[in-house]
Amino acid sequence: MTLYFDLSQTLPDAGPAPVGHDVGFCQQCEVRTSAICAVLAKDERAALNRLGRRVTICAGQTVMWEGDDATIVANVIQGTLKLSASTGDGREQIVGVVYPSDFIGRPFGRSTPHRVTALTDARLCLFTRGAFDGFARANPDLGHRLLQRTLDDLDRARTWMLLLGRKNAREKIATFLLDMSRRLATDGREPLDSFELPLSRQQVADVLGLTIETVSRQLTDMKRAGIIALPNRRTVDLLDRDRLVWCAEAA
Amino acid sequence: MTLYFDLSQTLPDAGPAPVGHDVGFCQQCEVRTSAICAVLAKDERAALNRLGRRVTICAGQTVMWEGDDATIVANVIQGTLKLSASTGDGREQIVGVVYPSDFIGRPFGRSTPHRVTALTDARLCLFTRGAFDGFARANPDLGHRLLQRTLDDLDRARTWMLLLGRKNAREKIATFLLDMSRRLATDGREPLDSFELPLSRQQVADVLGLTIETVSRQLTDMKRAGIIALPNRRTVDLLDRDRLVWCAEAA
DNA sequence: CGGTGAGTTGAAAGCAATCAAATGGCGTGG
DNA sequence: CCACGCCATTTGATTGCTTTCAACTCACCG
Repeated sequence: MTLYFDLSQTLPDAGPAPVGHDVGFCQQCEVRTSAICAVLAKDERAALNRLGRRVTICAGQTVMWEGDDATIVANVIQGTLKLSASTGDGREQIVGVVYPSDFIGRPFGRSTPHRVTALTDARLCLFTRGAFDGFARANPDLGHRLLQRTLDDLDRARTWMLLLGRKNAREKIATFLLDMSRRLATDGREPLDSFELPLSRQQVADVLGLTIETVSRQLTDMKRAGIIALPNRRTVDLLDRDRLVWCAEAA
Repeated sequence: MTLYFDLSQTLPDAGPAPVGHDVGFCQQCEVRTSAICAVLAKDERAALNRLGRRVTICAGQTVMWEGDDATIVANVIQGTLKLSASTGDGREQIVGVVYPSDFIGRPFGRSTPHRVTALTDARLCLFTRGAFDGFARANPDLGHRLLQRTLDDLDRARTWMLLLGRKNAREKIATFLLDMSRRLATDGREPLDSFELPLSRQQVADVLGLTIETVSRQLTDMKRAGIIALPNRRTVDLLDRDRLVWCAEAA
């Protein structure tokens, strides 16, 4: 099997090389119940496993470039990544943030529309697009699960368009914090009242269509107002969720 | 079959009531080669036809409201519709514009995420969600076509996020005009150099995250610069596509 | 203990929003 | 056929939010 992925990019200290074709892989996979593979029967999963390969990547590494031939797709097993688009002169917009069990890449298409970059060290379950496409066509359940996920992504993207087009800086920051508190709640389903941002200030700005200075100022204002606390650069405590919700809609 | 659609909303002068279950319907359908139904075999299409119903709606009518129980989905046969989201205090963002052969509604989900409103008089091929969902699950090809369409929509939405978050008014208008010249080219594949906007100035503003005054000013400026001509309120002629492309990226 | 880079704060500028008024196309009714 | 009113759009003046440019703070690390 040819791997369309530059393994020189993987973590040097990633431990032993991925075992690759070991069928046991999926049985212990952290995201086996939540990724799209969850719908597969045991033997189907084994077949898919034979097509895939686990890779570990470092924070900051780009996995796919926009405009690339779409040669790979992947499930996120661990870590956080961003999808981004940019203008010719370098302005950047983050168009999506993906978490464990999310799916990345553009199946059934010629080229990858957006850049995919790791925000933290991450582990992916990687497939060549051709192999994945074939498997998905042959397994309607998998295709259906992918459809549901894509529909959800589309809803989320469109909801974010309202934020980008019509909300002011205060509302953007408040909405963003509430969204993070929900998205980062992996297990308990309860939105978190304290969490660690996987994003730098600049990246928050790139998600919200703002500048880093505006993000910083808004966060400071909210801190002064007692709505949030910022114990360190990456941690956010939501002290007054009600007021934050109010900020998010009617700043 | 129960119809979850208020037929009192349909055009009073829509002519004879829809024939509904006539199998011949699909054979002459204007979008039979481009809508998602195109992948179906003749007998499958007949089966789907039995589930659907054609309706005609007037410009300005809303077909689905955000937050509604998702009870219907539809193919657009004729006309243009908008998908929109809005804040509590009434600011609106158009998150999508749909044309003939596009699919609307939220299959496989509880509730409709966005409002769908006709921009022009329009004809839809309407299904109850439950019936459509069942049919799509039983016909993987249809599901796959829907997946491809949804993936395309997602790519387009994310590309638009770059515009909303990072482009200035001039770039937004230029990008919008170029996009329209491509999307409105129904047959010839060639982008049009003259076209009729299906949107009012306010609606253009709602697509771009601007105010109506800013839209008007930018169009006037471009007219003065000889880049476009505006023979009447709805018509746009692209006089200098090269310069427009330049505006779109580096205003 | 200085160096580095992320983040914060301050001052000023700029772009789009807001408020307000004028224009112009179009249909109705005289 | 023309006058009128309505409404979408344009144009003008001003405001103000976010950006820009610049300096400073702070945590972390050799």
